[in-house]
Amino acid sequence: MELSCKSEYALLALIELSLHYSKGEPQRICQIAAEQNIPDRYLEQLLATLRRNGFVKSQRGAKGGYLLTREPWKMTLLDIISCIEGFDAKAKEVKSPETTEEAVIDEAWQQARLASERVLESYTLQDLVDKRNARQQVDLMYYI
Amino acid sequence: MELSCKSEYALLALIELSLHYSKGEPQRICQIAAEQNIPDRYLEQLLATLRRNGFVKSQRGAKGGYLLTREPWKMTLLDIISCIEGFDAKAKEVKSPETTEEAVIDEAWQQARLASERVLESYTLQDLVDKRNARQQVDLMYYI
DNA sequence: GCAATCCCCACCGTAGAACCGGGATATAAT
DNA sequence: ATTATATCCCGGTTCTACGGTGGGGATTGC
Repeated sequence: MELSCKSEYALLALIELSLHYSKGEPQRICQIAAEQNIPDRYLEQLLATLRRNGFVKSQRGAKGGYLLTREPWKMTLLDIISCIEGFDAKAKEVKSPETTEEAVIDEAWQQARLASERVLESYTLQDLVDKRNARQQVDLMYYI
Repeated sequence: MELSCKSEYALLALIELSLHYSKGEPQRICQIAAEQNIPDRYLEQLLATLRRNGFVKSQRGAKGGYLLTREPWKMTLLDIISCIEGFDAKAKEVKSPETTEEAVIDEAWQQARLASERVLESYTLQDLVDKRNARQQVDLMYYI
């Protein structure tokens, strides 16, 4: 269970947008990509997904870029990862009639999944930004 | 976060072996496969992995088959899934020097992973078998 | 010996991850 | 109006893992 690049890139990009959220100025793809070491053409696709799911909005043309659609403390990691990993569309139309054994396994698995989702739900983008700032402060102190 | 076929097949096979554990008679691949609706040639590979990791032992030749190496309550779902998914070999030699943002994201992700692992650790094969038996008893009551 | 059974190696098709490229479109500044 | 700057959209590429199949070899019970 490793975090995919997709999700990590998306989170990094959203952290970057959070850092400039108060200013209200859109951030360009290439800015975000350069700042967070993400391949820019790939990031473009991820931002498109985030836009279609209402996490960010874009402004086209010169002086354009991306903005968060709401405050960083109103987005949880679960929201973001589910969006980027495409768990929303998992309506699972193919509800197979399970055997007893399958049902029992599935039940245990769902519990494990719920446990991790509760953790991811407890973190907002703002939490990550705060932790980041705190940690950078510490790094700075050691540097001096 | 869906449970892979691999892991589900492995768990089903181990449940099947657990059901006959007390008898001490080896179960053939094709028996297990037929009983749990698993493609037998694929199951063969999974059992090979489980054998190499010490979950089952095999007896070759006529009247041969597979047996659990220890009691069903001494195997947790985490053990089994980690084995089949290959998380043991994840020594992660490539420890990249993370940025602050990556470190913060990783920390949250590890917490989520740990939460789900604690759940999977709390279930043994025996627990699944007990639940299965209880549920089948209920199904039988409704049938009558 | 022979049938049953596991063992091993190799292969295949598909899907998704992680990218890259080109051109169309919208916008701001001149 | 033109141009430079952006996003938008469609497509292609490479690599890996998953899920599954096939053939032949080794071992064992009868």
